[in-house]
Amino acid sequence: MLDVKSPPADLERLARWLKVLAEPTRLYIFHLIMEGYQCNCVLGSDLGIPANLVSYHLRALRKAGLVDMQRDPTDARWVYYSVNEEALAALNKALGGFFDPERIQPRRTICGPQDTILDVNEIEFNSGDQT
Amino acid sequence: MLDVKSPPADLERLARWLKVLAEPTRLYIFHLIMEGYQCNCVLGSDLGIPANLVSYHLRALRKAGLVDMQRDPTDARWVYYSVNEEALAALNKALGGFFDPERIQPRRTICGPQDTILDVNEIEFNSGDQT
DNA sequence: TATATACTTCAACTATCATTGAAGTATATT
DNA sequence: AATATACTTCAATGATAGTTGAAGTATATA
Repeated sequence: MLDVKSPPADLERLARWLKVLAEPTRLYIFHLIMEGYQCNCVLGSDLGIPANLVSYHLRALRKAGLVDMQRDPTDARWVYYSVNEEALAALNKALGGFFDPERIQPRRTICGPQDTILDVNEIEFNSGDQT
Repeated sequence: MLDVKSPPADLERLARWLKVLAEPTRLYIFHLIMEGYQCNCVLGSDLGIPANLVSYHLRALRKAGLVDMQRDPTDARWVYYSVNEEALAALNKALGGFFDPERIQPRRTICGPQDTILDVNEIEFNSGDQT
């Protein structure tokens, strides 16, 4: 028996991760880091945005624990960013758990007209006009 | 050979999905729908928020294609929401593809001091102070 | 026909957050 | 010591989007 009323403890953490990654520019930055483009300057020039904005987004990713930073050992002015693999694994686990199709339950009969004993499979679906 | 410069076509779509789901209240609503709580009233009472706000979030989820709506066949006042399983499958595929750890590449040597021939495995990592 | 229910839409407010330009920090080079 | 480079921090702006309360729509019941 599932306890649905209590919000999952992971839900808030997942929402935080999603929020950080939901920003298109930031998602693209994360993508570039995964692909091996990891210094501030290249990220900025590749995206066509000022360096300080890249810093801003990188900081958000770092605060979320998704990326790490390292300074160049020979020239400490250069900073390289990399994906935190543990965080990525945790993220994947959280995503896979939350969006697991197996979790989908048939509608609970706690709302709707009382005399409606429904057969879920017989209800016609319509996606709505989406206006 | 990977073409990294071109932003993936899926990236924008993924960002849209993430943005819709990144809102904690909305994520919780989506969770409740997966668990079988699918009418507006229950969602609202369970979350302790007004019905119109639930409508607002449900509309966002519907516009993103993540949920469908259906009216009660015997009493058309009641509306039930359900997860669009095709969209969920597509979402899972997109997430799995994008956050695949296998995609992580070592740093490209197009930035940094020119004389730095680096061995990626020897660079010390530090997560930053995260302030 | 009048009232109640379930839900949606609307307009206004508010808060959050991405963006911008300038100033600041740290390191390296001349 | 002075300048340049790589990057970060700061303050201010602007846009997006969640929240609220009231009005509106559609269906059902008395």
